[in-house]
Amino acid sequence: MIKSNGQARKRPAARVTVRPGRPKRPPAADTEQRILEAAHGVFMQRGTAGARMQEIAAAAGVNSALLHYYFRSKARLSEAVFRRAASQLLPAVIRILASDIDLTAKVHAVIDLELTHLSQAPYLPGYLISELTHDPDRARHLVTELTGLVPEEVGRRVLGSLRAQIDAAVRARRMSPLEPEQFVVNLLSLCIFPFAARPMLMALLGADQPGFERFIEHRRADLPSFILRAMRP
Amino acid sequence: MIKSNGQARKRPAARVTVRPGRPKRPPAADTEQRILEAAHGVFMQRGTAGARMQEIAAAAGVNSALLHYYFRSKARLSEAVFRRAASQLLPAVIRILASDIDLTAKVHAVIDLELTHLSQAPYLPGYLISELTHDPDRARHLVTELTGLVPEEVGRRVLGSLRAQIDAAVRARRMSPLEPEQFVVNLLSLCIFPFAARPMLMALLGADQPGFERFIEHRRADLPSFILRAMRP
DNA sequence: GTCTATATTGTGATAGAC
DNA sequence: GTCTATCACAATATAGAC
Repeated sequence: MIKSNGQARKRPAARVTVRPGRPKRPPAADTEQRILEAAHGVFMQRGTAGARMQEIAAAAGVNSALLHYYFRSKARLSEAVFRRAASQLLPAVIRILASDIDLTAKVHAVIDLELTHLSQAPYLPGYLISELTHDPDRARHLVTELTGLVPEEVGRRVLGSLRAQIDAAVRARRMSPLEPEQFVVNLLSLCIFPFAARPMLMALLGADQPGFERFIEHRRADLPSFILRAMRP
Repeated sequence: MIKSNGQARKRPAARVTVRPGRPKRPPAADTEQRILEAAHGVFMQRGTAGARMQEIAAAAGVNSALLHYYFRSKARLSEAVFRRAASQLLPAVIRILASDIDLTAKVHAVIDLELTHLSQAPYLPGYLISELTHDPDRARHLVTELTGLVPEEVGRRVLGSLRAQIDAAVRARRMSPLEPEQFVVNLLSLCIFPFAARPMLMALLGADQPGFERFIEHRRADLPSFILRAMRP
């Protein structure tokens, strides 16, 4: 059986032809963007496998044929959404961790960035974890794309920078020994997990939506001192 | 349009008729169990929406019609798998947290239980987070079923017990103040997140499968003292 | 660029023989 | 209980008019 898949029509190049003689419906120069945003919402909630092109089209206010016109297939559309979503936070966090500000400042900066951003996009962690759980190989490609480095290299740089800081602090007796891998994972766990497990936590703690938001604000205040205490000698 | 859905044939009652006169293929008295285990594996990796009945049937070594014979529909099968998966850890953790052993012992017990169990079932957190993200309402029902209590009540009991212990420790100047909600979430975050985000972490840290396992064993040693330091005054 | 059909699978579910 | 068809429909994808 032939898989009709010669690299066919690619994403249209010039769609800036405005020529003011057609008063049908403003040809919506931003259609692609609208579709992408609608797709973002739907994929985020339902996951790639659970999402329906029809629902995305409806959310974008267009016909589902247009989705294929712009993105060729569901797989490509979901890929576009996934990259956009993944690039929202990861690069910024890596940049902080690899920078040369001091350890305490890194802790504060990461907590602040994560909690602020995730409060506005609470579905993000659940979506990313879901996608990566069901297709783990994507992770390597992803890290490579976002940083322009192979994963091993990313790890070495970030962890190397942190190890130097930790070792110095330990020698100065300002900190107890801790592998940089464990430090990073502790920090990310404490920031991200509450959002990833939000539905479960809300049920477990008996919280509603505003209750959860209060919980996060409380967390923003508590987390830095919690982590810094844990790092003391 | 009529939805042909009168509560039809329910799960067969007596399938213990062994009568030794049929040497075809041992009538496999455990077929239902085999199906459930195959389904567990497939749902775990692909998620409910991404799983295919055909793949489950193949994994169980039977025809896909048998899946419907035993479980009636994909929805029911996935529900059975979901409950089984969810009941693996949550009740035991709640029991520890609500028990009357002292706080330090609770920290040790939860860490040990989680890391030991999740090392054997590393997909579990990703699966549960994925399912609950895509269908958040399930969470409330789930907590109710597992504990026999409404969520609000569960929260009150567990958190009440913890708050008393924390308050006592704070008054004795053996601990810094901390809301019981934050305590529980910190504990669970540090244990569960590494497994939930495993693909991403492996890429980020440049680790392979055995590398990840070593990382977790290292964590088992480090986590208790990390958390206990964070709790000190 | 955008729409209305329509083609083409994929996939859950049922009927009925053994 | 288990299998071999087969149904019915949902969902992606394409053709072609405007």
